[in-house]
Amino acid sequence: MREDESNWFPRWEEELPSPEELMPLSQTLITPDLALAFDIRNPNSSPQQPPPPPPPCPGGGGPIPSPPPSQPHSSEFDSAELGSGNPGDEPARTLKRPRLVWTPQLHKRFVDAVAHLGIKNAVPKTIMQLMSVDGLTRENVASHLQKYRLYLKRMQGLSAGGGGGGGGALSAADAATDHLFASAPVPHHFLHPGRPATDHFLPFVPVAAALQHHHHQQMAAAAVAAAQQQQQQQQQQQQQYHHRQVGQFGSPPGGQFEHGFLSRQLPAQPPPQPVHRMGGPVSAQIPGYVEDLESATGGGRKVLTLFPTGDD
DNA sequence: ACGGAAATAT
DNA sequence: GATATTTCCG
Repeated sequence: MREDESNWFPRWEEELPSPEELMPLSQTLITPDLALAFDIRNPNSSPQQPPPPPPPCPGGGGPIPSPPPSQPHSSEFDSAELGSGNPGDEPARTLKRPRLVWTPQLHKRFVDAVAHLGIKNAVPKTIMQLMSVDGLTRENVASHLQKYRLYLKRMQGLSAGGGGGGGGALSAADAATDHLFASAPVPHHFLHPGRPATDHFLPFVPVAAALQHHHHQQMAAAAVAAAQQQQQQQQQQQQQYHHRQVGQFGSPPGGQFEHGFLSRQLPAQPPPQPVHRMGGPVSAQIPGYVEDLESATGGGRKVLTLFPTGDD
């Protein structure tokens, strides 16, 4: 009963994507431009704000982020502005997409996806589809996957070649070396090859996502998740990076916005979400309500020592 | 066209 | 220097 790999596949759909479990999983990393281009905004907000005048350029020096590789638009040449005077809101192909910030939660999702897919099926495309993260591209996943693999390999060599130790040599090493990867619990089966570990799939732990924000005019990263049952927080310790974040809802509805962080998804009534390009089997994108907890780390920001991994 | 690894850019 | 993006090769 260990080599029944062909058994899990037909059933994987039944096991994993529980509508309820998947719900909290939906992440929305829509780029502001994309959302703007599609004229979609926060469904959560009441429709009291019609299409607001798109703000020109934020502070001269703010490279507008980016459009997805898809360009369903019509004209490539944009010589004329839009009605309300929009200098460059039309996503040109020359725009590069901002750096994607892999927040611990996002990475967690990545790891979960990989864990569920299995190492052998953990390919960028599949992972990307399973993650169902808007704005995430195959390139992003591929790149991250590459790093992730190296991380796993590194650990493997460490625990195996380490020799003497025999257990307990990876907690310290990983945490000190790879910050982000350490945040997400690495499935054990990942470390040992030859073990499909088809057994129980870890239920996507709905950990509320947190937002990182800089104290400057940067963009806010979006990470949303809902905590339905119990959330085990064991990875929040370092969430303050000094990097640029990907834009999220940069455009305030009408000009009224709080700080620049967070996002709220619609709790019910999934209106339009046409922002999709591929129809995967796992494309069950159900928007879940969000819980914006910005400083989840707040509590005891310092979670030294290791946490009992007896969760799964 | 997809996947992986290296190189490059920020 | 680290991390993510981009490019090249299989």
